[in-house]
Amino acid sequence: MRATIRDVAKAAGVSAATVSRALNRPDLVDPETLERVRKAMEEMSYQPSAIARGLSARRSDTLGLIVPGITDFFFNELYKGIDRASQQYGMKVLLYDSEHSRERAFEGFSILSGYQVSGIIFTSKVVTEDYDPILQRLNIPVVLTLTQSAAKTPLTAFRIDEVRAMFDVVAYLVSRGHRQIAMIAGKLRDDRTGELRLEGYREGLRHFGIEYSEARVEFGQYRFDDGYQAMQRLLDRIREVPFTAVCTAADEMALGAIRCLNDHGYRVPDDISVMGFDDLPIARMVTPRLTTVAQPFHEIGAEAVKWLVRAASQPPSPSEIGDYLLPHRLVERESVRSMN
Amino acid sequence: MRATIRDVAKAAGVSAATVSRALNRPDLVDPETLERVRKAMEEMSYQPSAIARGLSARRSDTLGLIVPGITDFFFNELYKGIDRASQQYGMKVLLYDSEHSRERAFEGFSILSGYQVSGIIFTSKVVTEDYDPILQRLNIPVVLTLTQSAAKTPLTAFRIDEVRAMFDVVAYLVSRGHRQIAMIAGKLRDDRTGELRLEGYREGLRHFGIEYSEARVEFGQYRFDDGYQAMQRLLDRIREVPFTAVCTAADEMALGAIRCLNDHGYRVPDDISVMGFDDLPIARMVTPRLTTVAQPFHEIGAEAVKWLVRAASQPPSPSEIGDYLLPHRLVERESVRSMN
DNA sequence: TTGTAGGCGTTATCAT
DNA sequence: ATGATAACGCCTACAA
Repeated sequence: MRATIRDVAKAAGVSAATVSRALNRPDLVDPETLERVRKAMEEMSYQPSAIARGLSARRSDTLGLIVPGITDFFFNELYKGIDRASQQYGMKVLLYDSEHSRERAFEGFSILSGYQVSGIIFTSKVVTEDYDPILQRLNIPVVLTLTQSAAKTPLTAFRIDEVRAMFDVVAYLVSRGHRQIAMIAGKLRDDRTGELRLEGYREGLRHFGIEYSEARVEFGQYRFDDGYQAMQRLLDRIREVPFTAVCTAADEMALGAIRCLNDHGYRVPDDISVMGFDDLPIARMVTPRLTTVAQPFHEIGAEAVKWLVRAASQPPSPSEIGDYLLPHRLVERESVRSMN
Repeated sequence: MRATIRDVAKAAGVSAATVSRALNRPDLVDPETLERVRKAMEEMSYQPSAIARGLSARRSDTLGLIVPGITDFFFNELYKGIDRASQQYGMKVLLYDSEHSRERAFEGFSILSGYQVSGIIFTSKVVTEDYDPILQRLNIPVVLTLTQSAAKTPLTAFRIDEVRAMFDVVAYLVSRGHRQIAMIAGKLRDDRTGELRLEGYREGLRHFGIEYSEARVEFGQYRFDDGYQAMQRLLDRIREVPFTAVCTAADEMALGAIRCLNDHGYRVPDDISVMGFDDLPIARMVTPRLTTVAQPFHEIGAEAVKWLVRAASQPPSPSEIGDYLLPHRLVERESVRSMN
C-alpha cells in the first residue's frame, strides 16, 4: 500500500496536520520540523492522494477539456497551449472527446463535473441554446475556444475574428490579382464558425466589388475527403463558373482540394491557387507549402486556462465574461500564384 | 452546491446507502424503491462525485497515459484507440505529456499515481533501467505501447515487430527493383525503436545480398525538419554513394525528405523513391501519397487498455506479462517507383 | 508552532 | 430489502 499522510506523520514524529501544513503552508511550520517531514516524505516516496485532497478541499486542481474529436488536426495545437499553461498552474487536464455529438458533449459536462474539475474548456463548432440547461446548473466556469456562443448563458470565448480573417484572405487573393475566387466553406448546419467564415468571404467580395455567386461555393465538414469532394463539384462546373483561386475553411480541406486538382491535371498554384485556414504544422510540410491564415492555437489554449484559473479563485464579473478576440495572421507560402 | 447522495436519499425518503446501491447494485434494491430513487436523481440532476467514489472505493475508473509529446503525429491515432476502449469500460483517461524528458516522465508516474489511476499506459522511445525504481514502487499496472522495454522490471508491451517491419520495407523496395537503398533512421541514443528499425534495414539488405554502407544511413528525431536535414546530408554525397530509394523511420521524416528532394530538383518517385513508416492520416493526403508501413495504432491502444482493465481486476500472471506483437501492414501508394 | 476533531461524498460491512 | 456506521486520505478550523 502507498504511504499516507499518517504514515509520514508517524515517521516524522508529528501529527498529520503538520504534514499537511508542510505541504500546503510550509510558512506555518517550524523550519526544523519541516525538514524532518520532508525527509520522511522523501524516504517513503510519499505522494499525496489527489483524490482525497480533492474531496477534502473541494477542488481537484483539474481542468476538463471537451473537444469534438481528437483526430481533428487542430487538436494537438490547442492542447499544447492548454497543457503548458495548466502545468504552470499545477493543473491536470481531463480530456473528453465528444465525437462531434451533442449528446456526448452533454455527457462530457456531466462526467467532468463528477470529477470536480474547477473549470471546463469547451470546443465545438457550435454552441446553441440546447446547452443552456446544462450550462446553468453546472456552476463550474466554462470557456469556449475557437467558437462563439449562440447560447443564452453568457459564456466567455477565446477565438479569432473569423469574419475578418476570411475577409483578409479575400483581400490577399485580390491583391495577387485574383477576381474569380471560389470557396470551400464549412457545413452551415450547426456550424457557427462555418457561417462566420463564409460571411467574411462575402464581405471580402463585396468590398472589392466582386459579385457573389452561389455556384462558386461548396461545403464540407473540414476533413480531407470533404475538401476533395467539394473541389470535385467546383471543378464539375468550372467551364460555366470559372475561378482562379479557391479559399477554404480549413487546411485539411485545402489539402483535399489540392489533391483533387492534381488528380484532374491542374497544378497548384500555377493553374489554380488554393488557400488554407488554420496554419497547422502540416501546412509547411506539403508541396506546395500552404498559404493560409494562422490561428493562435497555443495562445487561445493558454488564455482559456488562465481565465479559468482566475475564475476559480474569484467569480468573474459580468464585464469579464465575453468574447476575447486574438489576432490571426496571414502566412504567405507557395499555394497562391500572383497574377500581376 | 451540487446535490449529494444524501440529498437524493432525503428526497427519495431512503438512506444514502440505498441510493448508493441503486447506483451500483440495482439488483439488490426493490424495484419500486429503485424507481423513486431514480426519479429523485433525475430531478436533482444528481451526478455522483467521482472523487468521493474514488476515495472510498480505492479505484478511480481512470487510466493514466504518458506520451512523449502530444504534437507527435501518431499521438492522435494512439489516443483514439485508447479512448474508444476506455469508454467501453467506463474509464476516463488522464493525459500526461512528458515532453520527451525522462524527468518529466518520472513526474508523470508520480502524479498519476496520486490520482489513483488503475493503470498507466506509457509511451516512450526507450525504457531503460532508470525506470526500475519508480516502476517497482508504483504498484500500479503499467503497459508500454510502441516500444519494447529495456528495464529489468517485467513490463508488458504492445507494439509491432519493428525489425520485421523494416525488413519488409527493404524487401518491398527490392521487389520493385531497387538495390541502392538509403535510410533515414531514428536517432540511436535513447531510442530502442530506432535501433530496431535500423536492424531490420540491415537484415533486409543482408538477406538480399546487398552490402550495407554507413554512408547511406542518416539519422533524425522523427520530425519533419530532421527528415529534411538528413536527406540533405544524404544528397550531399549522392555522387559518391548513389541511391534510388530511401526508407525512413517515420512518415513525418519522409515528408521532410520529399520536400528536400523537391527543393533540389529531384522528383518523387520518378527520380528517387521514398518510403514512410507509420501510415498516419497525412500519408494519404500528400502528393505523392506515401507508400509506408502501417502501425495498428488503434488496436495497440485498445489492447493496452484491455490489458490494464484485466490487470486491475486480477493481477496478471507472469506468463501474461510480456511483449505482444501486433501485425503491421505495408501500404502501397505512390511514393515508390518500380524499376522493373 | 502544533495537535485534535470534524467533515468532504462515497462505499462497504454488519445489523435489522 | 434497507439502514446505521465506519472507513477512505486529506484539509482546516479551533484549541492548546
